[in-house]
Amino acid sequence: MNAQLANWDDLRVFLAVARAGSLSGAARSLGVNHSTVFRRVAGLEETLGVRLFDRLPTGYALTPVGEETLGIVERIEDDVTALDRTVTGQDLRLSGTVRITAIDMLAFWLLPDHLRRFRETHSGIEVEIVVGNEALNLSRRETDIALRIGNTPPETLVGRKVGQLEFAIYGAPDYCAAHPGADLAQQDWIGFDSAHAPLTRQLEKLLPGMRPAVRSNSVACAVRLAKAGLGLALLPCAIAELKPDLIRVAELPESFGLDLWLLTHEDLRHTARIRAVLEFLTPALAESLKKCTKGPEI
Amino acid sequence: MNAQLANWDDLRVFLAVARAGSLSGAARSLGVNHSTVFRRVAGLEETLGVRLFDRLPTGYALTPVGEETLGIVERIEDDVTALDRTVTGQDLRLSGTVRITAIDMLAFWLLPDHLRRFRETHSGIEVEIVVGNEALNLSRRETDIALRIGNTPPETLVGRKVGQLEFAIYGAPDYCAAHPGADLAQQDWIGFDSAHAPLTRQLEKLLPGMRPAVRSNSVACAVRLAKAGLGLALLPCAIAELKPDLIRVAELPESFGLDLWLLTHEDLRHTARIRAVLEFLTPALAESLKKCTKGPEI
DNA sequence: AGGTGTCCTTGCATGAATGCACAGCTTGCC
DNA sequence: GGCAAGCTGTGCATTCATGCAAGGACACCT
Repeated sequence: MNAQLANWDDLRVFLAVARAGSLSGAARSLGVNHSTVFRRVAGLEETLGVRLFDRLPTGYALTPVGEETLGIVERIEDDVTALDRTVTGQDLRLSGTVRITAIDMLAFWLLPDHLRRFRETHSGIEVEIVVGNEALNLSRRETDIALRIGNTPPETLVGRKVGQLEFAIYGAPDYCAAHPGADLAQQDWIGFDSAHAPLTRQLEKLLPGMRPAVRSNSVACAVRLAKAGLGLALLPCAIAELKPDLIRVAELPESFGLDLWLLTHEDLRHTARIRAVLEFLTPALAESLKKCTKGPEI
Repeated sequence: MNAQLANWDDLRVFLAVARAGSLSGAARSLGVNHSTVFRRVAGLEETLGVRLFDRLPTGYALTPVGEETLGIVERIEDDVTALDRTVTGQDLRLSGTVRITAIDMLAFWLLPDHLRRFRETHSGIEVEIVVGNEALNLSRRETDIALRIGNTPPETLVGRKVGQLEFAIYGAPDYCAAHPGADLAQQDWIGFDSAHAPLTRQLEKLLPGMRPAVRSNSVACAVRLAKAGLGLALLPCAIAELKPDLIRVAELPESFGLDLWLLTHEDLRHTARIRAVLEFLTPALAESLKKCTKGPEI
């Protein structure tokens, strides 16, 4: 057996420091004390007999041999992650943790009630909601399930379209009273950033050249901004209709909706607890979205 | 960060058990207590949520998911070994351990005196001699330096031919007195196994169809067998000439010698301590082999 | 110049990992 | 059938890795 490197786990610590650029940052990402990281890195350098990092006042920077090491350790990490997916995919226990990621809007308003009901029948499964407006990486197991809007999923992800989110224009009652008139181009608007490109494009199409008074990467934040009277916003009916302090200002000239997908990684689809969550949420979300559509149908 | 597998080093323990086929065997190869291995494997299976091994009375056998895991972990081990070679190759310290492997004959009689002198000038470097009659793998860092007879080295190994071992036929004085006569075919012979194919082939060529009375994988053992009077043996002059209780029986019809190589891995050639050992031994062995040739030169 | 925040490094106490010793089971040999 | 050897599994004592707390250094801002 290899006598030189007797603890492969030191490489995991090395990787964290390389990525964080500091002991403290690595400690935070690893969930350990910074003094532990200090000793682990020092021990690894002693064992290998080389300096992996230069010590700077602002943190740790990779040396050239550290750069070479990083390249190899990233391959190791890829293998560890693949292993993790492979064996987790065969985990038949209906217990443990399932991590779901969704943008804040969906996480706040679509998931909690469903997950409460899910827990009634699967008390052994803990669900962790990861709220984020950046797409987490399922291949790296940053999350187990993703609730995503918009595009068709990447090839390695599997799942179903659980429904469609219809969008309409909403504003606060006070704002609308103070800004009567049907000319949308004369109104103030709440916009989005590049993380919500479909919404941004739709607004641009609706009102060419319109410049929003305020923008956000968070749809939940946009809802709040609208409620605060900063302007009109293009919001999903399923969420906005739940808000008595938001009123639908106008229909879009043509119907605009985005697909909502429930996704996991190909290797995890057979993991019992992940499968259980997917099988519960798919019909539940579909039912929710069916009820919450724009306006009464004739 | 990967929350599922928080200790990569458990994979190193898994690998040892997979290869040894038992907790006890893995404990021996890892140099830890078997109860430690027991707990590490149990912990890994708990973390991953799968059974990696079937428990048998005779040891541990891989389950199907264990087989899949083994495939991935072997890739990880290859990366760890490559990393080890890469960084060890840049280790500039003249301290630490250098491992040399050689067959027993060479290890016993060629290395000790040279290494004693080496230590006089490099007291910080510890040398470990790994005696074995199987070729250890330098790519996997089972050894740092190999002293090898015979073939030109594989492409990834670098080193020099330090000399040539001349061979001649030797026997014990008592045996020779009791078996006078020049007909070698009538003599008893001590042979070798497939680990010493060049010697076996040479004997076969010398005496076609000859079947040795006894065979061994160890040249050192063959020397002892010859001294014990079990027959004649084809032995290297550099070693046999040192033995007053072996006499040279006859010259070979044509000179027969094998090259002796001092080799290391391409990635390790710049490791300071390995380089120091090579630079000392190369001329020292060459000098030794120059002195020990068959018979006095005219 | 002083205050704040971030960083690294180290000594000491604590808890987790490990080794030790033991027990039990199975297999193979005589 | 008895014995030896190999194996797994567990309780308790020991060792070592880790966290805590403290100190020092540096950069940035006022």
